[in-house]
This record gives sequence, C-alpha cells and structure tokens, in this order.
Amino acid sequence: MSSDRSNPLPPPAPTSPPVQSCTPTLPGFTCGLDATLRVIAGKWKPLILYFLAQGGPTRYGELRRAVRDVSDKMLIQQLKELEADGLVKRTDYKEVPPRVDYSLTPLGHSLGEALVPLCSWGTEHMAEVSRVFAEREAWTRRGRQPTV
Amino acid sequence: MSSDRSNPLPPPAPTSPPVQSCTPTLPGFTCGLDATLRVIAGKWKPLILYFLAQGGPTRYGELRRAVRDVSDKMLIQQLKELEADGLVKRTDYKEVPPRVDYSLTPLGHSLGEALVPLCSWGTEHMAEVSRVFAEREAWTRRGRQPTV
DNA sequence: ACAAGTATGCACCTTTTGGTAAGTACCCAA
DNA sequence: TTGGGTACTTACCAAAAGGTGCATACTTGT
Repeated sequence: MSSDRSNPLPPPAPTSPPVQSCTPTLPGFTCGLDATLRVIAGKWKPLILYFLAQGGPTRYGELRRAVRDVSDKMLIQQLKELEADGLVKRTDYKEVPPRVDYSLTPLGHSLGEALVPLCSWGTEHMAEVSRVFAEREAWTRRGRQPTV
Repeated sequence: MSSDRSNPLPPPAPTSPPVQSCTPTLPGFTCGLDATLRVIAGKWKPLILYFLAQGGPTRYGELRRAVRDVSDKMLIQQLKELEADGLVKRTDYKEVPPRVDYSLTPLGHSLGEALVPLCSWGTEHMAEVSRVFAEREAWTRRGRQPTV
C-alpha cells in the first residue's frame, strides 16, 4: 500500500534472447511474417501445403481423406486460392471419371519447407499443447458465468 | 479393363521431393503441424510471438503500436490466450499509471524460433506475395455484386 | 436399374472472428 | 478543468469463415 514508486527499473529479461531481424515492410506488410501469414491464412492451407510437400502430387480424393475433417467445399476453396496464389498446380487429366491432382509449385514447395519447424515444434510439444487444450475446453464449456 | 483397372499409375512426380516425416497424432491432432496451428490460430498471435521473440519483454502499449492495426480488444484477448497457453508471461508492476509487460516463456520462445523460417520466406518472396495480393484484391473488388 | 465414386458448384445458414465505441480508475501536464 | 496517457473491460454488431446438403455428368460394379 505504500507509495514508493520511483522507477523500480525492471530487470532486463534474462530470458528471451533476440532471435533475428525482420526486414520491415515493402508494400503493406508489417514484415515478412505478415506477408506469409496472409498467404497461408485459412484453416487448412498450411496442412495442405505441408501434406503436399511430403507426398508429392496427390489426387483430390486422397487429399480429402488425408486432411481430416475438411469438407469438399473448404478443400476446393482453399486449393483454388493456393492455386491462384501460385503455390499449387492443378492438373486435370480430363478423364471421364474425373481425375485431378495437385502438386506444389517451387514457390509452394519452399513454403512447405518453411513449415517444417512448426510441425516439429508441434510434435515436440504435443503433450503440453494437448494439456493446454483440454483446459481450454473445460474452461469454455463450464464458464458461462460472469467473470469470476 | 476389368482386370487391371486398379492403378493407372500416374507419373511419380519428378517435382516435390518429400520433406520430412510427421509423427502422426497423439490426442486429436493430425500431426505436429496441426497441433501448432491450433496454438497460433488467431489473426495476431504469430505476429505477437514473433515480435516478442525479437525484442524481449515489452510493455503493452509498445506492443500495441508495434502490431499495426490491432485493436485493444484483440491484442488483449490474444495475449490472454497466449498466456493461458503458457506461451507468454504477463508481469503487472501494480503501479499507479498501469504498467504491465509481456515476455515469452521458454515454450513461447521456442515457438517464436519456429516462426523464423516463415518470416524469412515472406521476406524473400514478398514481391510475389504482394503481386498475388494485388490481383486478389482486384478480383474481389470487381466481382462484387451490390450485396449491400 | 441403382448405388457408389469422381471432382466440383452452389445456395443456405450458423458459428466464429474481429472491429467500434464507450467506460473504468488513476495520474500528470497545460 | 480539460485533455492525454496507461492498461484494460464490456456490449453490441458486421463480416468472414466454414459447414450441410443437394446437383452435375459420367462410369463402373452389383
């Protein structure tokens, strides 16, 4: 309760050594990460990219089954956007039972590689992540009360 | 036709060499990437993490100004979630003009590092990305019917 | 003939997300 | 006294994202 606030000089953070600089802003992007995020925005895009980066060209149906829980509408939509953005290439064999497959362009492939560390992170910390999510769900489910 | 209709054997993809394996599924995650994505889902989270990873502990206001275009509500909300998920640490100095700063936990810091390649990718390909986005906007703008 | 599979398109609707604007409690400078 | 700054909170609302389900056009298997 005593008012001895005279700039306590916060300790200069022993944790969190700086990571790397980020060339800031070309068009309307805050930084490179910002640019990337806009491209991979969408619930399924990173998964699609990563999946394609692993398995090479894949038929629509295979992708559909691989990316669990995705609906046709969503998968098609995201693939279209990825295609428009020059990350995936669509090949339509014009066959009679439709046959189409998707593969990564070089650009897409490089993005796929940039996703690898994220995947590794998730794999390494999956235990923590899933614990955290369990709590989050409990919290969401129970808490409909005014802020406790 | 009746005998070997099983596999037309499409050409085995000269492009896209496989990238890496992804330890699949522990709790309800498709793969590590899936797990990661759930943690960093949210328009501003990756930016926040990355920003904190670069500059160390940061006061709320600084963050606010650094992450362009974010509103108070959003920034606070995402910070809260990141905190709940054990990625950032909030320090409230309990001072009279409020003073609070945010820093990364070790977990958060490791994630921040995993974001580096994405940032680099964006930086490297920013030209392509911005071109693509220009087209996307034109496309969006023109195709708009009076939905108002 | 009929169901199933293939790769999509489309309409409709709900959920989630995010933005705006206002308010709180307190201080300092003009 | 007014205005600005700090770090939030809350209510309300618009927009985006995403899901369901039906339709297509054609083939193959039963």
